[in-house]
Amino acid sequence: MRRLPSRPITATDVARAAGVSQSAVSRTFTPGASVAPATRAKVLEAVKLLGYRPNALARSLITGRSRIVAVVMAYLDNQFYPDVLEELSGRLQERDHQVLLFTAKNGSASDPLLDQVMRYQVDAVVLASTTLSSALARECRAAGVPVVLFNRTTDDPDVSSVTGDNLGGAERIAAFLAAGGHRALAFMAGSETSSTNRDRERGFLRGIARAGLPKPTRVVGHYTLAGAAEATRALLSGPARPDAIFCANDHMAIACIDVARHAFGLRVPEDLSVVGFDDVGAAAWRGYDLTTFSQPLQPMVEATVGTLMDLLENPEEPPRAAVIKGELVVRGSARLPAGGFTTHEGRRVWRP
Amino acid sequence: MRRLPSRPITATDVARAAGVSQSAVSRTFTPGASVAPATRAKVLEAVKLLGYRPNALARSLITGRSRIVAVVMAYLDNQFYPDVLEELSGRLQERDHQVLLFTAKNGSASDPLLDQVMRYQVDAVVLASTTLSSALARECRAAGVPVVLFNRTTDDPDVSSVTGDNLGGAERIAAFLAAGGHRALAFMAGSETSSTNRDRERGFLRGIARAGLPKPTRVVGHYTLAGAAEATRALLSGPARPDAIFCANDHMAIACIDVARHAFGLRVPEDLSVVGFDDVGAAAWRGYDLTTFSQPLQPMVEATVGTLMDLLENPEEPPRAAVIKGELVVRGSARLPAGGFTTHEGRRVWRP
DNA sequence: CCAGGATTTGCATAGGTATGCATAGGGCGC
DNA sequence: GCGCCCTATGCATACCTATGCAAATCCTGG
Repeated sequence: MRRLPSRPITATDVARAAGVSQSAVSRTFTPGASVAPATRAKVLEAVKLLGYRPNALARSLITGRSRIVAVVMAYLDNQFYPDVLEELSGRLQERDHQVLLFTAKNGSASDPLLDQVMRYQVDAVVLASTTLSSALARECRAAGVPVVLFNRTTDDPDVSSVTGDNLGGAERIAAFLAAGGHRALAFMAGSETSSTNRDRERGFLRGIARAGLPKPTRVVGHYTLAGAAEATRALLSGPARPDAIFCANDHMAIACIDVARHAFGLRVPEDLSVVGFDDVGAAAWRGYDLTTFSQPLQPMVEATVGTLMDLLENPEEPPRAAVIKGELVVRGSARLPAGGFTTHEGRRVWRP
Repeated sequence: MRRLPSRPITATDVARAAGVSQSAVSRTFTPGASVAPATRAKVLEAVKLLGYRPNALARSLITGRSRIVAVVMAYLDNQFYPDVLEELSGRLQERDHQVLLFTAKNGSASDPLLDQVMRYQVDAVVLASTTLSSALARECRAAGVPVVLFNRTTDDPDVSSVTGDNLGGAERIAAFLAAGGHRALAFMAGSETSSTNRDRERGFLRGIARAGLPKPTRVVGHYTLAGAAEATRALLSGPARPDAIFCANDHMAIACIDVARHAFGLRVPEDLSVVGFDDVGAAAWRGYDLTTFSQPLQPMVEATVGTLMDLLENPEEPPRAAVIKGELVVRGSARLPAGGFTTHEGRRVWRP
């Protein structure tokens, strides 16, 4: 019963079976095209009979739209990204677009990758990798392909981006830690070349200055678990042990807590407060119960898809730099200030 | 300086610039084609000058190969899957193939999804979703598209699959718990329709029978955090509290530990042992330190890609059902037997 | 019953590349 | 120096669908 797929069924086959022209078949699958209901019915019957499916590639060749969006990602072990991916893919599928996924090895050159992206005639590109050189963005734009940077910005004011409130969030974290009575703060940087890290550090420093606290100790965790663990060890072995660490993302904060607890026997938050950024799923796990500034997934993805669709309609659209507000979600990994708590969407949050 | 993308550069443009025919350009990009080095050089120069990139879609139209592999996934919040995705995508990119990602909402019908998959003329499909109906697999095969089931099997002996050692692993877990002196075992099922769950349950029961222990209590966690939390509450509130729970995957085991510790004040493993399956990254986090049976990612993905490539070369290839062996990775979430420990790739493992 | 407008239909072509075939060119041996 | 063979090249066509245009059909109102 293993019937060989003799030859793929084409629109011409369907046309012959339905006794109409190939054009009629095409129009049946083109929304808004002019087809008589009777013809349409005949066509659909033949389609069902033969198991025909339009060839999206051939269609793209003519229309110049592939309905494919390239998504470039790295760090998929940081839960934030798969969550973004799932949401993004879902939203795009809803709008009849597909996701062509490119995973960038962390240190790898982006050139061959860009080549592949361009060859597939993607309609747009979402760059959701903090590390990739912004050359990629520039080249895409040069080729006339709309680009949206996700969770990342670049100096080029001509490229659209969607980010969380890195500056404001980090500043609020500083205020929160100051209000909680911490005096010796530390900052664990992620990847030093990333814009998220730059903004979060800048915001944190600004908040610290405002609170009149001394400059924080600084270590680098490279946005990886291993890097964060090592950075934590360095920090806690040093002469001036901090009483609070702000890690540039949740992923690192988790490693930080693990090391503090199990390698140094510290209690969190009694001996050491740890705060993260992103509010990934694991931050709510009771084993970590992480206080963190949220990057609201759905609004961020909606802004991305919205920008994308607008750019597809009109490539001349001026670029947007959307900054999606978040909240400081208070859990149990940092000592609490006396007041300032509110409830937001069922979670306890803090505002200065 | 915003140069409008006047018109995409085609091979004909390059040919004109290089003073050769369009065929020569095409052959320059076709490995093994007959082109004189001098011609090739002229072409490449023009290519660079104009910024030409071959149109992969047009190429696919002729060759009948798109070099696109559809990957259908769900449950991206279970860390196992993004890890698989990253590895799979990397391996396929190495072999010049691209990943078209389809995320299946957990309960959704697979038909419109299948339609999209087929329209894009993908060369092959990887089904990595425990929930999706096997109708999808059947239909793909009917259309002559190679399918590999990942972490899942089906009754149809004609479709290839790659899984971990669900039966053997679960059986070993039972033996491990028995050797550790547990007497009242419980099993937390995942999605009851999935083959992984079926096999893990079957293996667990077999191991229990072999050890001469009574049948385990059974709850269902649906492979979700919320489901697992509720199942754990039901289990621990019940009359006969178990002294060990085998959760059908790590994702659920984590929720289980959280509830046991924080809602019931139990100590893990002193009051309750918890064992998972998969050995995801989070299992090694010190906050959970989960004992679990590993599904080795790289071998599984390699087997998948290997099968895929072979099927692409020869669609008549007989189907394979690869079962990748794993190890019982011993950490701190379950009471330990007296002996049976070994070291395997730097991790402590247990063999009966 | 007819004219005229609106709607539907088919024809032909385009979109960018790969490839079979025939031809042109080059090198080598005798 | 000639012939032969092998390599390199160009021409023409095919892949499958969408769409402008002209022709055909239908419907409506007078």
